[in-house]
Amino acid sequence: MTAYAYLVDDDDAIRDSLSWLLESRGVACQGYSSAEEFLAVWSPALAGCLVLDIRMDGMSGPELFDILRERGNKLPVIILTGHGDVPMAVSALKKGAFDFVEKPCNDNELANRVIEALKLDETQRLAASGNVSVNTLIDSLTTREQQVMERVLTGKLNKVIADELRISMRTVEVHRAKLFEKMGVRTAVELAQLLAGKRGGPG
Amino acid sequence: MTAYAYLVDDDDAIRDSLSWLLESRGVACQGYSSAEEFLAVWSPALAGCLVLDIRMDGMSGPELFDILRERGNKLPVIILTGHGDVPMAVSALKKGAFDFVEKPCNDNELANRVIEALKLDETQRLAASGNVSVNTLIDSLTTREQQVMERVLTGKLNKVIADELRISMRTVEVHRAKLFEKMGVRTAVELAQLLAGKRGGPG
DNA sequence: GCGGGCATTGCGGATTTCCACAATATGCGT
DNA sequence: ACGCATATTGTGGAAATCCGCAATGCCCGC
Repeated sequence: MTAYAYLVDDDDAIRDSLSWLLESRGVACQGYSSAEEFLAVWSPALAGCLVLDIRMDGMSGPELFDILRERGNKLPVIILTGHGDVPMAVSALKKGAFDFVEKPCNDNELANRVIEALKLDETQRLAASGNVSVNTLIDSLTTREQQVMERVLTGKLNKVIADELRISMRTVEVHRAKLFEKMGVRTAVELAQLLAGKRGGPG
Repeated sequence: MTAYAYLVDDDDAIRDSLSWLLESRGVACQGYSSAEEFLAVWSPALAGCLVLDIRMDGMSGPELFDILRERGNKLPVIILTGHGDVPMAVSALKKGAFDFVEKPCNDNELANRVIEALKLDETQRLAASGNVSVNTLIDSLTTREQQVMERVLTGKLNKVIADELRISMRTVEVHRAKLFEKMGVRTAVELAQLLAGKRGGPG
């Protein structure tokens, strides 16, 4: 699937200017003038990144962000925010947005962030699909994380894992969250599917 | 892996008598005189069924049952119970035990239950390991169950699935529980692994 | 010594999952 | 008409998951 920078902003001038800037850096763009318009074409399989303005008529940027997040969006999201909306942008950051940029902004800085977001997306997609990269990902886990992962893959409850490894449940949660992050997954199902070709397992 | 009827009862006479009975019906048996003894050799990969007395010194039958259940035990469990312990046995039934039998009991009746439990275990193991049988399992699902399963496999939250299918979250839960039962799995991870050879998915 | 990574843990709160119990409606086969 | 399967929904409560915030300790490299 072709990777695009998806530009969602109801200000035509800004969107066009951004599009021009990014395409001059070799980045393919697609523009949408409203959150609703983008949501209608969004799918979990999209590749690239999302550049999302906070203030829009109709559905706002944060609202779109939340909806996409609930639906399992994996595109890195860069928030465009005015000076007064930084708290809102920080909130999105805390919810997993890739970054935020205040308007008006330095052109090169924004383009660089977009390119970096595209790279991140590519890396995550590669990790999700390539067995060789999966081995690399597994090797990047600490011993503890690997032990937790093995048990997550057998469907055990956190408290059972905690009991077996003689650690607290909170620690299991910490390792679990970290290993999901390193493996580029959000759920145990995804992890199981990622490792489906690894029948021997990491153990 | 060889399937056994695992007999856990601290009464030697009963255990031996049971063992004799079942082996005369062609069922391989292994006996344990305490819950602790059996727990020490238990593994999720055991095949067969468990015949478990309620009242034992040290760890009780229900205690063992709960521990095994938490650890993902799949063996069907038949509870042996005295006349006064029926409520305890019923409680285990509600937690997923296969059946309970009151002592003293009709020999053929107990043997029949054990044989049936062994068959169930075999069926479940076959379902969990054979791609042909997996197709059969998928075909046994209702349309709604299949729709829910597709979305469970993408890691979506129940409330997101409910939104997409325009039904209540409770209904998603109902379908989810039913499809897990039909597919012979207990968790979404197990389901994902079961379907790992079905890259096209049920959709 | 300092910083970073790793491992561990607790607390509190929010969200999600799970399910017993209960109920209604529809369609189909006997 | 009756029974069964399927689909749907609500209530309430328990358990599990998730994570921010905070903290400590150990090891290793600079």
